[in-house]
Amino acid sequence: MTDFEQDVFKAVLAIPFGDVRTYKWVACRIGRPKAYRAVANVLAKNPYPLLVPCHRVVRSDGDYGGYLFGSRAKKNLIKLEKKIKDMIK
DNA sequence: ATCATGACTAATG
DNA sequence: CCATTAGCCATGA
Repeated sequence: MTDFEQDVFKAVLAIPFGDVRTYKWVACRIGRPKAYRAVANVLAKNPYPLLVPCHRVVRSDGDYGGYLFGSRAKKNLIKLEKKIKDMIK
């Protein structure tokens, strides 16, 4: 695994439950504001599917972006997490 | 070193 | 939602 991937996962893992961040946000987080595309690339190949909350990473334009199981599932997961979050609160 | 490939971004229809 | 245009970057061939 490359250093870049490590940084990406580290950033994604840091996203709190029920919260969402953009690819751009992750890119900035790892100190490469312009590598948002490469970030998406990493998640696309995601060596650890399901170990990383990649569903919490969405597009900057408000769209949900892609997902291993389809953007629909991604949307549902995000909604579900928010729901659970409110349920506890 | 060059080229193609994306779960991207921003702007425009 | 779709499509295009241009810019962007790590990765693998």
